[in-house]
Amino acid sequence: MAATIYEVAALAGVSPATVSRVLNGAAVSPGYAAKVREAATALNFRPNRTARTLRRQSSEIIALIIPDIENPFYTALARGVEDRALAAGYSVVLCNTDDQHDKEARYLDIAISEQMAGVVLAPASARTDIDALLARNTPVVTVDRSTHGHAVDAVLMDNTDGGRAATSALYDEGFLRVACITGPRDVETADQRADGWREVFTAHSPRVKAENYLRRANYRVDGGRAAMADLMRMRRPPDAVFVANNLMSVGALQHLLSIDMEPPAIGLASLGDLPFTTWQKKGVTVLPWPGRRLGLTAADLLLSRIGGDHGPARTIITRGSDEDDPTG
Amino acid sequence: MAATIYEVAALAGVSPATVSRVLNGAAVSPGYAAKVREAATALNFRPNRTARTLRRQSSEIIALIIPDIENPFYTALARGVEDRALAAGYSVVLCNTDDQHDKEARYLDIAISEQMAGVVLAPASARTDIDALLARNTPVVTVDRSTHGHAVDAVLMDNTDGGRAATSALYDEGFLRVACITGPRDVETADQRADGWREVFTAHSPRVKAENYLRRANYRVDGGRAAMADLMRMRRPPDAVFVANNLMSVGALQHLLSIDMEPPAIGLASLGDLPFTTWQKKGVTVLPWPGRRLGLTAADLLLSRIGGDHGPARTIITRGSDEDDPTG
DNA sequence: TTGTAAGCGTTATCAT
DNA sequence: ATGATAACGCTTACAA
Repeated sequence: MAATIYEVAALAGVSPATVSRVLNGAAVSPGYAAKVREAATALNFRPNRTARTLRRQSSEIIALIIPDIENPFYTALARGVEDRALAAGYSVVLCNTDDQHDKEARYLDIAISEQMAGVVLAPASARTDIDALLARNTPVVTVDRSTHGHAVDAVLMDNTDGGRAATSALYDEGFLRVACITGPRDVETADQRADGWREVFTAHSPRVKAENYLRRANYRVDGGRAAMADLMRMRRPPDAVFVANNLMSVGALQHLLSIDMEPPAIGLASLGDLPFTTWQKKGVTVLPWPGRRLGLTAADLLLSRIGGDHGPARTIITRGSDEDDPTG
Repeated sequence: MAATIYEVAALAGVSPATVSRVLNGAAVSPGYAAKVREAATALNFRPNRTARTLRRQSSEIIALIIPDIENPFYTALARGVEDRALAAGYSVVLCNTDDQHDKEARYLDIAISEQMAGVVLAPASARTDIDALLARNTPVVTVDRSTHGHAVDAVLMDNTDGGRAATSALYDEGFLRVACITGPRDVETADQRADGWREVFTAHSPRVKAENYLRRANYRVDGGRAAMADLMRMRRPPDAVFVANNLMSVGALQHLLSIDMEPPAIGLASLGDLPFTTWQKKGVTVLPWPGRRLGLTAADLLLSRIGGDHGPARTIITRGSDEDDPTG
C-alpha cells in the first residue's frame, strides 16, 4: 500500500540510492531530481521515518515530558519548546506524567527506544532517573526542576528568590503575618519557595514558629483551596498568604471568596499568573513565572546539544522578577 | 553502547529468536526465559522500538492531535484518551496544531511515517485531509469536530442542542435579547452552536435580524473579550449573551467586570465550564461540556479499530445536558 | 521448544 | 553523479 523508495526509483528510472539522495538534498543531477520528485508525488510517497530512524540511529522528534498537562504553566512551557523546535525542523511530542514516577519512567523508556533526538524533562521529582538516557547519549535538558546526581543542562527559576520576593511584597504592603502554601514534600521547587518565605517570615516574626504557618499541598487547585481553608481555621489565622504556584492560588482565592474574605482584606501573593482569571479587584500580588520563556531556553540548550555541543553541563537560573519581555 | 537482542542472546546462551520470544511472551522454557531476563537486566537491555515497528509495521503509540493545548477542554480530553490508552498498553503522544493546517499536516505525516497505531484527531477544520492516513489503514477517530468526506468514527457533542439549551436557559431566566459569541468561520462547531442560538433567538425576536447580535471570535480569551466589548458598544446592546466556548466566556466575563456589569445584571451562558474560575456570584449559566468523557469514548473506539474492528464508521453524539457522571 | 534466516525501508559505503 | 549492497535491530515463517 505505502510506496517505498524502491517503487519511486523504478518509476523514475533511477536507483533507490538516488531517490534517497534527492530526499535528503544530496547532489543529484537536476534531470533525475525532477523525475524522482515527480514519481514521488505520483505514488503519494512518504518516507518511512521508522526505517530512517533505525538506520540513522536517531529520529527528528523531541520528547517533552511534563508533570501536569492541565497546568497552564506547563502548557505555556510547551509552547516555548514547540516554537523553537519546530523552527529547527524538529517535531515535539508531549508526554504527561501526572507527577507519577511510573508513567514518567514509561515515557523515558519510550524516548530511548524510539531513539528520539532529545528530551526536555520537567521531572516528577529529583529522584527521577535519567541514567539510561544518558548512557545512550540522548541529550537531556531538565526544566523547572532538576534531578539529583546528573550532569545535565538545567533551566530553572530562582525559587527561593521567588518565595522571598512574593513574601516581602506582602509585608511591604503592611501585612503582619504571612503564611505559606507550598507544594508537595519531595518536589524541590516546593521546598525552595518555602525557604524563601521562611527567611522573610522569620525576620518579621522571630518568636513565631514558622512551620505553624506553612502548609503543603499538591500544586493543584483543590490542594490550594484545602490548605487555605486549613489556615483560616487557625486560632490565630494569618492576615496574608504566599501561595507557591498558580493553580493553588486559584484554589486559595476560591476559598477566600467563599468565606467573603476578598483580597485585599487578606493579602495574597502568587508565584505565577492566575490562569484565565476573572478577578478584577486589586489586592492579589502576582510574581511573573514565565513558562514560555523557560521552554524557549530549554529548547535552545537541547538543540545545541543535539547539534553536537559537548561542553560542560549548564544551569540557567531565571528570577521571576527579572521578567522583561514576556513574548521573548 | 545500547545492547541488542543478539548480545542478550549470546550472554544467555540462546538464539536471538528466543530472546524475542521471551520479550513478547511467547512459549519459552522457563529455564531459558530466566536466563534471558537475567542477561537482559545485566546488559541494561531496552528493546529498540524502531526496529520492532519497522518489522511489525505498526507501533504501540497513539497520536492525539488537538488544536489548542492551552484550552482546558482539550487537556481534559487528553486525560481521557490517556487513561484508556495507557490501560490498554498504548502510549499517547500529544501534538498541538494551534488550529493551523500546516502544523496539523506535519503531525499527520508523522503519524503515518512513524507508523503509529492510531490517531485521535480534533481537526483544525472540516477541510483537514486524512486520506493519506486512511490509505495506509491507520485507524482514525475524530473527536469534538469532524472532517468532510471521510468515513471514520467520530465522537461529537451535540453543538446545536448546546446552543439551543444555553440560549433557552437565558430566556427562561427572563432576559429579552440574547446575543451570541461563537467561534471562527470555518469551524463547524462554531456554526452549529450559533445555529442553535439563532433558532431560539428568532423565536423570541422574530423582527430582529439575528446576525446583528452574532459575533465570531477565535475561541480564545482575547477573542471573547473583544467580541463582548463589541456587543456592548451596540446602539441597543443585548441584555444577555450566549458564549460558545469556555475560554471566550472567560474573556466575555472579564470585559463585563471591567465595565462593572456583573452577571446577573447581564446574562451569561457558557458552553463548558469556566476553567480555574474564581467567579463566585451566581448569574453565570454553565452547560457542562465533558472533554474527558469525549476522550474516553474516542479512545475506546480507536482501540477497537486497532484491535481489528472493521465495521462501518460510527458517529457518537453526546448532549451537554446529558452529563451524568463527570468522572466517567 | 528452539534456531536459522529473510525481511521491514531506509541510509551510507564503496565502487564505478 | 550514480548504482549495488550491507547494515540498522527486530519479528516471524519455516525447519529441525
